[in-house]
Amino acid sequence: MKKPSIKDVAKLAGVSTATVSNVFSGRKAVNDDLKDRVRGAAQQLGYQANRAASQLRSQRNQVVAVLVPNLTDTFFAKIISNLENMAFSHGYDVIVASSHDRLDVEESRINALLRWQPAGLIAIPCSGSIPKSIANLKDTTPVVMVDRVSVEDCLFDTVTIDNFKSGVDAGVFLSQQGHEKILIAASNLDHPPIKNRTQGCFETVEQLGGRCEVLALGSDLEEGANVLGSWLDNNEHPTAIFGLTNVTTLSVLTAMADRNIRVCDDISLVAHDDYAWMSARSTSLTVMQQPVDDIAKTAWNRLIARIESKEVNQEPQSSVLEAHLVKRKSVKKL
Amino acid sequence: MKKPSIKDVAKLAGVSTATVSNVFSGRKAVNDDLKDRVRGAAQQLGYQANRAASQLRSQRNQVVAVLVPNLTDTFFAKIISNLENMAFSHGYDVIVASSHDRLDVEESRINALLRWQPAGLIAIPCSGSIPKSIANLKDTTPVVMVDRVSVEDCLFDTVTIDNFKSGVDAGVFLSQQGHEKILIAASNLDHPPIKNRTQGCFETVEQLGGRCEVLALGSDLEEGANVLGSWLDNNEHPTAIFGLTNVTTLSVLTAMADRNIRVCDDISLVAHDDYAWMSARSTSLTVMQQPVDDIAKTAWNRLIARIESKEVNQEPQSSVLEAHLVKRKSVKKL
DNA sequence: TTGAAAGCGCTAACAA
DNA sequence: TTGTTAGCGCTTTCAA
Repeated sequence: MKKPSIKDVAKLAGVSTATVSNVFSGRKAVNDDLKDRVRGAAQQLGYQANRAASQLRSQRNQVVAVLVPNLTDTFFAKIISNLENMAFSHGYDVIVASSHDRLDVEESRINALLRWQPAGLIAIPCSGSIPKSIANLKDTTPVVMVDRVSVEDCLFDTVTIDNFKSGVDAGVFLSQQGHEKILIAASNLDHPPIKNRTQGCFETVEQLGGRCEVLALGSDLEEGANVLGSWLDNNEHPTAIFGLTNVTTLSVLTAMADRNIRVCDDISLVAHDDYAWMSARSTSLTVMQQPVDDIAKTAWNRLIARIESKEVNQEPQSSVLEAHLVKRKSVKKL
Repeated sequence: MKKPSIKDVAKLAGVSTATVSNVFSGRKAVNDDLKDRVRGAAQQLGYQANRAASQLRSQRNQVVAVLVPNLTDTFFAKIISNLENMAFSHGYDVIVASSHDRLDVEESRINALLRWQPAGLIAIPCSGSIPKSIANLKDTTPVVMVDRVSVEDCLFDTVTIDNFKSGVDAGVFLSQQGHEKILIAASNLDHPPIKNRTQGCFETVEQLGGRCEVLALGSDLEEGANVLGSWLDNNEHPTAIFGLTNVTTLSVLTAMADRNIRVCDDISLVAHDDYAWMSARSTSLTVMQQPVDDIAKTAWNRLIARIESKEVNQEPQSSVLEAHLVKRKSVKKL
């Protein structure tokens, strides 16, 4: 059964296709009785305007593309969910693609996204650098880069948090609680946010007279748990660990549980980012909480401003938000 | 700067637009040197085929629409992530929409999806019933319904797990471990999977001589924790709780932590679905694990079979998979 | 306020 | 193997 076209509706309603178009787009006034006739005919036929045709003809395309490293990380999922909401309420659709944290996939997924000729692109790249096919978009399509970006050398608008300060805040807090031997459980130091959190914490702790060690656990939970585990088996234990991502924190907890090391009592723990499960524990986790909703909102506002202003040559803007310390029960006062 | 069209590429490469089209679609053979010239020209101009135009002309549409109740639940996110992978490797793009668990949003999001004239739709509805705009698709667009569906009265292909059996298995296991007073922490009994899990567990436990109680905690973590909390404060404690979803399990853990009730030692716990955080605990959770990847794979295979066979009038098929008990440390042998 | 007709960028049928 | 040309369904002039 073929889908009805605008012609079918026009014929049934006894009007021209232009009128049908105007009824649905609202771009030109139409008499009320004609409107009713058109709506009735459309209803009867189950007519839905074909987006491809309308986009092709009007050269307007109410679509925004979103690229994330990964759909299953709740942090990214929340960003997407927020973007989807805002987009929808502005009349835009969202097309999502995930790079699965692989540079080659990223490149091809971006190209697939761009074939939609989206009005704009919001991208969280998997590495700190701008993918080539995004760089090409300069002067063509509005782009907002989020999270895993170095603010300094970015050609596009960026939305990030002050990750260095995040590290500093965690470092200051742990030092104040008397911790002088701290382990930073990082995922991948190539990611700018991770690098900056690490530096912020490291420099702060050393400045305040403590010692800080850094361990890169990668992005696989099991693997990270093993790496940390054998480190714990062969080194004097720190009094506190700073877990820089959801996965590293899970690796830390796994390695600790395997060795019957208790959170807080034996080793204190601060996590970066806040997930529901972190509070639903007898020893709830103290965290550096990112303002996820604000990040998404800021990114959307930047993008829509670019799209609507058409001022393609404005200087790129970088918006920097802040994470906040949420004190719970996983840090012991020494 | 306007995007280059197929004409620009054709002109630069000194060939016809048809040849350019054939180079990229691969639907007709093209000489190697011409191919190279075309590819070079495309590269130089940054050409990307316009989806809207090609879809409009060819009436083929390599897009699959996916509807989920919610993007931030890892269960749904994993399904989407899997679907995206498979779709991409088959040359399809995926457009995703979330109903945010609201029927009105669901209806309007579906309509937005359908305006793309997708080749097929994979939908996890937010209630157990089929949304009207999906029902209309019968005989028009291939549809696969997943998870929150009653298999019996569904007009479309379905992919679900045997949720009744899930409940039975959990009930048998808890009974075998000596538990005779069990609380089922459900989210919303209107959702067919929840209803079936509940029934399976309830009937089993009662049959085996135990007692079973059911509490609906809704889908909000805090609220659920409060409901359960005041129930715990006013009732004799069960020896075990069966948490039917991620969120209810988090509610259970929250309410227990607030009251210093220990998992396993004081009350045993079985969760439905398996999330990374459930293992990364000193008392790791025993769970009924859903075969998420298989669910996604099955749904994709069903859909692609429908799309490619065009046998629109085949009987709807229901694929029923099974959850499996993964024993960890949260259930005490009485 | 309405209709007729052109054309968006692409692909398919046909001709060369 | 390549080119020419018509037309997908819609929106946008322009004329009535």
